[in-house]
Amino acid sequence: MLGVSLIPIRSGSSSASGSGAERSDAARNRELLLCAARQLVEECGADGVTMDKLAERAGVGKGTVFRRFGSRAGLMMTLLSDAEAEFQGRFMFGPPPLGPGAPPLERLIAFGAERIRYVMEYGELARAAETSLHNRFEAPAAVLWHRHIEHLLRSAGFDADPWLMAMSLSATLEPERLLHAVRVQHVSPGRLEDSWRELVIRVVGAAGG
Amino acid sequence: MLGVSLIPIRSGSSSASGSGAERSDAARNRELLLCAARQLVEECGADGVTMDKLAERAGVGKGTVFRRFGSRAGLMMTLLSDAEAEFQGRFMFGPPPLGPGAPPLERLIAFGAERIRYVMEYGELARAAETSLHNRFEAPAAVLWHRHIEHLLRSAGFDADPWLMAMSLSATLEPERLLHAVRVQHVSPGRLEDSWRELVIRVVGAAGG
DNA sequence: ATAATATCCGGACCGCAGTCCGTTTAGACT
DNA sequence: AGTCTAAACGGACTGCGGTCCGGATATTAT
Repeated sequence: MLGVSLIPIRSGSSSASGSGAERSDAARNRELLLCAARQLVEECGADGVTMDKLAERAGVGKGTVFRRFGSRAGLMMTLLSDAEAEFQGRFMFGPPPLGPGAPPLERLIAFGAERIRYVMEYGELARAAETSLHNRFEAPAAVLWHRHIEHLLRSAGFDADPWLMAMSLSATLEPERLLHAVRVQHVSPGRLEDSWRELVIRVVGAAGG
Repeated sequence: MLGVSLIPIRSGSSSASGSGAERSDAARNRELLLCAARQLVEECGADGVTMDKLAERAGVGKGTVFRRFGSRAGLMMTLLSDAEAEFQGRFMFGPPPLGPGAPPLERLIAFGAERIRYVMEYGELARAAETSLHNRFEAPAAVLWHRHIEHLLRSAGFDADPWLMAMSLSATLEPERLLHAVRVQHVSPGRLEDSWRELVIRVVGAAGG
């Protein structure tokens, strides 16, 4: 059942953090920063956003930016959190074939297809959110995808180390690789989806159940 | 036949570059730099080697370091070139099951196993050689592996987009991921090899030939 | 030997992510 | 209002990869 509450990603605007609420100036600055960040992403692209530019645009000090988001990757995760949460909701609770109800193989195929579309839309942000060795595999979102794929593999009767196989399948769907394939090597997203389907069919198809 | 001459990686000490030979001071500095770099890798680990430290240790200016190697990634590639060339020689011309002579599936399995061992030994360098978006997928070595896997897939009768499937398989073998699995998640290399074998068996096993 | 020149050298310089710490201020309590 | 304190602020600072260009030097032609 995957005892995971939805969206462990990052707080967008909620408070209620144990002891006291957030100070008002902090809240105001966070809004200023998020607003400025979205502007900058639109103007310069995700890769063109620097923490200095962001601080200046928002009219706050650089230290404030890092206290809010911890790192550049953290900022990018925050910017992604809405889209990410929506995606998570769809594959965990949404309608088939992505959500529960469809056979595991169908869900795996749909998961890859949706993920590819997601990367085509938010890939730059997602890639920027994955810098810093630490967050790349341990980020809540990445862990959740991994578990989801592993779960689907098990459900499909895959009995040989589903954990590692989920790792391999995740690797195929990494933003960096997908973006490079599409933007540099001119592979169409449709072709990516076809190859993903072929891959998962073969991986689970040969299984016992 | 893959019309590729061996080792397009980086010159270790050869000259013969079109016009004139290398100036003697340049050659001397390159040796100083390589020697210092190997020392530093041993002392600080690949991740601990900075270009400033290297320049100071070798007793040359920072500019010289960058003229020699182009970038930090280039330096790491150069440090890897011997091991890399040896590996390439083995899977292209060496004895079966890695080299030609064995059935394609056997060669694929052996390739993954060898690659895993390679990463266990040189993983830090390999990872450091893969920074900078550009070199990650376009580096000669990466292209060669990709082509090799694609070739083996075709030979094994895989008929559905071998190019992209080779990309997926390559993704599984990336140093970053493998190192993380082993060092952080305590997966044994043997388990990685088993999962790789399972993966390629299923991928080519379901094929026509 | 000497002059000419293409190459190489060095380190000051830049932009960036991330840290540190003295200063300011919001919010609660009196 | 006044005081007190924990939290937030800001921007100078560090370390890094990478660039630039005036000066030094090996090589070649004479």
